[in-house]
Amino acid sequence: MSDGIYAHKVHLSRFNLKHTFESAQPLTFHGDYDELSNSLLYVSNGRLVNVGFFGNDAEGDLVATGSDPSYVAAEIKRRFRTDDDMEKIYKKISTDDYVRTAIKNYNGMRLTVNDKWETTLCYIISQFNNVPRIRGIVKSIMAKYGTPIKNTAGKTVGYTFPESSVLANAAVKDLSKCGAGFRAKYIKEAAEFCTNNMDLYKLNPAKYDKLKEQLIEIKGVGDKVADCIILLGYGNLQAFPIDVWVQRVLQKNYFKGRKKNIKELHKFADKRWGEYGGYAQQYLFHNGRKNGK
DNA sequence: ACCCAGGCGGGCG
DNA sequence: CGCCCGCATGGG
Repeated sequence: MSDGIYAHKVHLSRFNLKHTFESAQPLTFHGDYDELSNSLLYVSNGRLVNVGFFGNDAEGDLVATGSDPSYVAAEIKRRFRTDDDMEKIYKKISTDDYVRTAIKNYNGMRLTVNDKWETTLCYIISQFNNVPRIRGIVKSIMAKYGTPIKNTAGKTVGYTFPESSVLANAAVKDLSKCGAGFRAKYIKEAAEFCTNNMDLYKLNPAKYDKLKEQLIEIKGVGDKVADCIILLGYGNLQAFPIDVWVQRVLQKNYFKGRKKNIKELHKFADKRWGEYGGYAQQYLFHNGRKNGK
């Protein structure tokens, strides 16, 4: 359904679009995946992008079409981290049977790199929430505050993600009506802060500790959400977001079911998976959420 | 009906 | 510091 006229193709191994889409990353919350055609439609930087994967379970051609030829190739490369050496990463994080099983179950699941403000908002909304509802809220906010993207027939096929300055001027009551509930005031405050006090696009992605410290200054952003932003917005693989699923997986499989606080778990993960913690976390999280209880 | 969700801020000890 | 509680809402 894309009106794109330019196609870009890249051959990849260890890539699975379905697992990537379903693993609660920002694209999960606003992209539209079609199982039959194994393709994903989403909006990036105000442009419509259509990505299809043609091949077997984890090897084939990633084909992207979009309305802007100069944009598509770079978009795919950045978004799906196509330059990541997955063999090397899998080797690094395969410290035990749990990780190896998770990799086998979700072979080819990639981390994505997303717009920094978009990522911030998505994970502020994610707190004390579930994936279907997060998606509903994000889509509702985009439809209300984003700019419609129309095809050549004039039909709206998607919405841009609203800038922080737009949401800074939104009414808390209206944000709440999008389903945000108690998070509505966090959204507005974060939007104001990121418009007036902190430029997310000027923070240094490489300085993990400093970056996290800065992100936590945003109201509604704590330890976990900051790690999500660092991992999926800044692309720093050192981040290891610990949510209820990851906590459960770690306690059950690495601490004989004993309760561990977030700090202890961070120390454990950092020592075990270090610079590739973000990838380890994504496999622990997704495997836990899909197969755990 | 009941429980829970990719947590966080605030208050208290 | 650490611990504990409330929080809007709707899917399963």
